[in-house]
Amino acid sequence: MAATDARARILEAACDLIAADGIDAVRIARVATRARASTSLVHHYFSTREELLEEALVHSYEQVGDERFGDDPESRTATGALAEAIDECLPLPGAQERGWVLWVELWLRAVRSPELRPVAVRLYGRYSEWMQSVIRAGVESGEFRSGVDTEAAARTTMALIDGFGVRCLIRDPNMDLERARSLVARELAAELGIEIESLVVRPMEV
Amino acid sequence: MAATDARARILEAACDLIAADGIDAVRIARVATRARASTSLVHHYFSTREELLEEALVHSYEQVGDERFGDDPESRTATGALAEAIDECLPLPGAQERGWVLWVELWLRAVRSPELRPVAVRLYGRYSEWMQSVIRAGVESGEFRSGVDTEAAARTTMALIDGFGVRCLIRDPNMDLERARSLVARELAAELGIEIESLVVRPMEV
DNA sequence: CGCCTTCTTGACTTTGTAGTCAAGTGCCAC
DNA sequence: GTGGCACTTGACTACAAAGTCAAGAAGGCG
Repeated sequence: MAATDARARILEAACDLIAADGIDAVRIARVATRARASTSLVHHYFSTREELLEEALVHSYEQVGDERFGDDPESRTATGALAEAIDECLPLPGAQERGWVLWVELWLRAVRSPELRPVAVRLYGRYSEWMQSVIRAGVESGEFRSGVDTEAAARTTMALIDGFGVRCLIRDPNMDLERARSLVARELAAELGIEIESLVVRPMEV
Repeated sequence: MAATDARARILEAACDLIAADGIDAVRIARVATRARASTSLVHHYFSTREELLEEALVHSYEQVGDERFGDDPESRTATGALAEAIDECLPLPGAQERGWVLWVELWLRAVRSPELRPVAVRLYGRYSEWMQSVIRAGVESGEFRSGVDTEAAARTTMALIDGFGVRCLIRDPNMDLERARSLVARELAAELGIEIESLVVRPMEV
């Protein structure tokens, strides 16, 4: 029905604007315009701006999580799946950069709003589970050396991705996406006992 | 004289509020109150809010940089200096957490405001130089194994610190400061050919 | 048909805040 | 002293944006 349709449009518009301009810069009037609705309609569905933004944020993070950690790998090999995983987590232009920006925004707000921390922590939990499962698959299939501490490997990989990813995000000339990828791959290859080339040969999907 | 004094007070107040509440939440009236001045006085020194915030930000980042990368290590040994360096870069409660929050705020804004990117990049440059110099000192003194790729070691260390640090910042129950420290130390110890214990024995300064 | 509910609107009110203005105060130079 | 200059103030204006309200479509159901 048209009802829920308008509501969904408003929420979607709010998410777009949050990612584009930052939460604080989101104006109800702009959300309304983008959702082809009046400001009153926005207020009909969400009594306050705060309420709208809160729901939009949660919606955004679910979406970011699903995008990144949801889909199955295309590769048949665990090594290929791992290479895909790394690429999916770096701030490639487009949807992934958008996801990254929301992610950073969440870090920042979680510091100041304790009620947001569980959202961030949950997202890290999904991230970690997913990364561990990719690595575990390779250990079980025998592609990676046996005895790998899956949890530790995943944790380090995530930290490296986050650390290098941020530098890509700010367009640090000393750190572009290719470099971030190969640096993460190097550490991981050493840890898993595979050749670094097997992780970085593919062209980067943009 | 009293003139520059008031101006400095205003700038300092603005920095405090930026760190505490985020840039967008900073109100001129609040800055004025905190600096024991009138809003008109704020406008006397800074014609627009934008101008005030811009100057306050630059001031903040210089300060964060100086605090973190400025002072000489207390330890005589390179290993001790490195341990200190790691601790200084993690978001310990107090001044360092404040610095971290500003840092994250900068990441976020640099994405959207290209003119801020050089500020962020410069800060990373200082960070990198400083970290490299600590490591290089240890290589030269013979404490660390020879042939260490100083730049690579510094780069990885920074990425790990940033990656783990963020998780400490959001109070992820799976990542506290002690753990972040020991994980960074483990990687670094392996890379530099020293014992991990030599990097983590000291109690954490809080 | 005609009523009732849900969705939708435009016009209005209120509030918080950036920025202006004209006047006042103290201090230094001459 | 007095004229001028840098600093400081309170009162005011202008404006943007959140939120209210009463009334108007649209659509199902007796």
